[in-house]
Amino acid sequence: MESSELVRDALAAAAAAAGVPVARDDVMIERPDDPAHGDLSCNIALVAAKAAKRNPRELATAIIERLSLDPAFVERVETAGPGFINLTFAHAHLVREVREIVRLGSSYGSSGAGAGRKLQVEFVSANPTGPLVIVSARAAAVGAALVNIFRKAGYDAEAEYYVNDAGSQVAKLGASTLARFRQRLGEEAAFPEDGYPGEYLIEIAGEIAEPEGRAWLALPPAEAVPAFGRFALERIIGRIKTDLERFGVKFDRFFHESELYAGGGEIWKTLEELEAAGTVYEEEGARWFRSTDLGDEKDRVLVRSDGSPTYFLADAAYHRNKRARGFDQVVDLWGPDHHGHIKRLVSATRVLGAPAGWLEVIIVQWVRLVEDGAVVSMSKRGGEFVTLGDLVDDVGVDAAKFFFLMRKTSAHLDFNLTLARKESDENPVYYVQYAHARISSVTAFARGEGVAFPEDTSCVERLRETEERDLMRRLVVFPELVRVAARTRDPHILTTYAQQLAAAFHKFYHVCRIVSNDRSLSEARLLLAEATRVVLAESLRLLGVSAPEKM
RNA sequence: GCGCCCGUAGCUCAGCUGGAUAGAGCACCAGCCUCCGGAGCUGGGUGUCAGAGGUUCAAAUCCUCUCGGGCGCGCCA
Repeated sequence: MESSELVRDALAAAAAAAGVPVARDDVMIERPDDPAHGDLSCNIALVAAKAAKRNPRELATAIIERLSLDPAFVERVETAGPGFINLTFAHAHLVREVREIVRLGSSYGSSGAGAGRKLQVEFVSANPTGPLVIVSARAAAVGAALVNIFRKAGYDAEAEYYVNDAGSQVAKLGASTLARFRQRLGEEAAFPEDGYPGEYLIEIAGEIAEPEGRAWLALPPAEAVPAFGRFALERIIGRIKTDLERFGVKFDRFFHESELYAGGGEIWKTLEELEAAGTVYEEEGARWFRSTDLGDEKDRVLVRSDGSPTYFLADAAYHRNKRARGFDQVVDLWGPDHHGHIKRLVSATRVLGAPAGWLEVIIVQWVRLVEDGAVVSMSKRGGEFVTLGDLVDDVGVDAAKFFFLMRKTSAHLDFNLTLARKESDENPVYYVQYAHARISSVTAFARGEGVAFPEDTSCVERLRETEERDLMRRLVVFPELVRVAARTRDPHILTTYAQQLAAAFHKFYHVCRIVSNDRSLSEARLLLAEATRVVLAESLRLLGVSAPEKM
């Protein structure tokens, strides 16, 4: 069991023995940053004080008197401040953990917290009508990190991209591409009012073989437009996949909206189920979903008066399909412009039989690119955008991902391009990677000096300097942090952690010379460095960032 | 107008379920390599936590209102 859980149980038991009633869920175990507050800190006495109508410091003392903990685990327990109970790990405990990290390697921090629950993370899912823009790039970084974190926390997690390859935007895309193709042939072709004006469609129109394109033009418009649309769609999806691959983001599946129309037509099956539940009515020739019954602001159209299904019905069918595939839970990452769609879709999944909480929607907030202190305009005239590909060309994959993950997913992000480009200590991603490279380098140096990882790791016992202890207490937080990141569905705490861990290592390195004449001390420090390398590498891996051995 | 998110140091942001003296990085200044990677380390100081009330032993955190910013409110996706 995790150390904080052990302590929580012991404290709850001691409180009970002292006749202090307190709900276990109210008992909070913190990991104070300040070592003066111990390695673990608990508010149990403060929480219990109210109900017991007693002074919290007195209660804390009473609880401590009845507290039973292995002295090889916790060596000191004291009351502090208004009534906190602060606990300090025994040196032996930290030593045991460091040896464990070295022994386990990259599996350190893995847990069964998710109990193998089948969980799907759907992200990016940008319309294939143009290249991926920055907010999609952020979603890609967050989604990929979440999948890694979920897997490490014991979930059976899958990454999925929903490709909207049906519906009206494909027609628009087709009309736009058709116009670009005509223009290429030197014809006067008016560009559609609501078309996609980006340069990329000119390029794509240029990729159409001329005889083929002319043959499409000869078709009646009802066939010509979809022909151009399909071509453009395929090319754009290809580019999106290439960009994502370059970004190091892998999907287990690309689910195409068109699949919902194929075969028996899951779309219509979904409509039937909603109707059977009595949540659909007809008005002005359209079919509406009574989402107001479930807290939405207004009812939503499922089928237009011309008989075509809306995006919303397709989305409901898509989520019904996810349920049928047996996911215990699904997490969707959406852009901030889709915020208003959460209620209606959650309502629809509930009507279709999903339990409360089955669908979780996380809004990935906007990103502003900032260069030399000024906001970079994301949308230049003519519909050109800064794309994922542009960003990767500019700052590189590692910096892009790390910066996207430095902030809470739900918070707006100012992406500092000037800082991200720098290959120096000012840039947090280099700072962390440098620590990893330094450890790799020192390990190689040590080997040259005849110092290697010893078979018997009991020498770790000798690490008693302040900087060594600070580093150790940081290392042992990692497993808990992975679970917190999984629970809160937010990778950003790991980004912060990696920076703190790197800082603790640099301090240790500066003060404690690793390779010295003292053989067993050298080995002990080498093992501590290795434990740090393992945890840094694993943190970076979860974030999707590389952990280089040389820079 | 209605709804959601946000407002913490000069800048970008942490602050976990309400807890201890509100913390980092950047920027600025001054130091530290005969020694394992100086892409590093050590010092130096800044806050009406947007404002006003309220709840609480305890509020940046919860509630109400005000101000300021972002987004949404389509038979588009």
